[in-house]
Amino acid sequence: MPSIELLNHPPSSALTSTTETWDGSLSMTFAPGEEIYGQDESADLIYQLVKGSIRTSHLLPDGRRQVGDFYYEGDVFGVETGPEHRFSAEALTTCEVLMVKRSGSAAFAPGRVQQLVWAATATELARAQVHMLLLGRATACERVARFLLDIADRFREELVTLPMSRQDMADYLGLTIETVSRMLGRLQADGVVEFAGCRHFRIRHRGSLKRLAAA
Amino acid sequence: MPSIELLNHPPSSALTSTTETWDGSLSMTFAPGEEIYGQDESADLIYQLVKGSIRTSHLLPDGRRQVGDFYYEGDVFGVETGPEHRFSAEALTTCEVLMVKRSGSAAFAPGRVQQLVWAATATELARAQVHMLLLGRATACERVARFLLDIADRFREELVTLPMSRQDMADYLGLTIETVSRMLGRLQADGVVEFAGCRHFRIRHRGSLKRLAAA
DNA sequence: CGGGGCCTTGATGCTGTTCAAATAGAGTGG
DNA sequence: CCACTCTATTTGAACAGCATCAAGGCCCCG
Repeated sequence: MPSIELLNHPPSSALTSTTETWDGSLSMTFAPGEEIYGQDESADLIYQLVKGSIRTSHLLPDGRRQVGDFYYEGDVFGVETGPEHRFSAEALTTCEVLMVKRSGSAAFAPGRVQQLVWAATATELARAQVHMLLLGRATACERVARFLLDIADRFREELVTLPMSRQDMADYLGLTIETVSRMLGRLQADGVVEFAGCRHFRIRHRGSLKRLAAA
Repeated sequence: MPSIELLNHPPSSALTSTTETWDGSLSMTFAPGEEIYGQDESADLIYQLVKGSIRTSHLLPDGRRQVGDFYYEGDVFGVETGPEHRFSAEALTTCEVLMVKRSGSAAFAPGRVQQLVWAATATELARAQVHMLLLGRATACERVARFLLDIADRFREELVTLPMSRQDMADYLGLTIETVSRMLGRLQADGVVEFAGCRHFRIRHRGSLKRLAAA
């Protein structure tokens, strides 16, 4: 059950760069695989991830799925351009999430929430544009290389943990799981990265990886 | 040479839904092919198309190009998430463009320009998300079908004029010109659309086209 | 009427998909 | 802690869709 709390959020991510405290927010915990909000549900809340990882995804009528993005500790998600969510959000790991109502104050009153929504929307747009370039004009190898670079840059740790499945990666990159797996295998065979189990890897030659990521 | 004028803009598009007059804006005319702003230039202006069509595009170091979007009469373009343009903008036809400074007033002062930038950013995000779905999970046939539907819905005329080249379409759809051409040919052969020269077409079976666009 | 760019069409090849099977890994209960 | 099971991942082989390469045709404009 959610309980109403006043919480300070953790150091915000470079992407969202929010500096406000979320007064009057609701905190909730989600189990892996659990849905945080659904596609086509009304989008009246915005969310911040205190702990854990989530993905947003859009399901087409025939079952094809596009993963919109992955969000990690500190990230803001759930901002939408219309009254309903175009993407759904699901927890990848156990997640702690702050939620705050977006409506209730007139659009563009100079309030904290509005500033937050604005910043998050701009961030979303930037991410969507980069993602568009990836999906439109990159080879399978480039997509996978850039994915590994992005996530490594996000966590800045020697040994990076992938919170998502191969299927999630594939649906994010616009590829199949087999192709993703093959590219990862090739990168490892070439000594560019090294996997310790399918969910943990380290970069061995960042230069090579960057070159393969091209762009 | 540009001259400073006070202009009322034409009825705004459904997408941007701006209702303000652009007081203090600059009006400029561009010839087909001319660049309106360049990739990596500083993004201090926002633009509205009074007349004509433009495309935005991003060039990768190796020459691959991704067209971000096409904009038509009434559309707002040029909003960016960072200080520099990620995409460049080029005139497809002879264009008349209004330009207004975005900086100079504090972010989120409740002014007209800020509201405009906000609305335009939200619109951009929505378009980018739809574009992402197209590039990530659609077949060549679906991409082309949706493109024709979109442009036909935008102009709402029996006979639609395509202001862009096949190369522009291909770079927008993440395909090659040959594939675009073949798909158009197939759609015409199937009686779904009918072309009158390569830049003009009409839809003959909207239902079929929608079914092919799938999504 | 002629030139040149854009577009279409055809033949071939490659990248990534599909289908299928083997293996690894995570979770569970003994 | 180990054995078992179930799912996720990897790997292999054949295939398909789209790209590439190469002509040929159309159309626009002088």
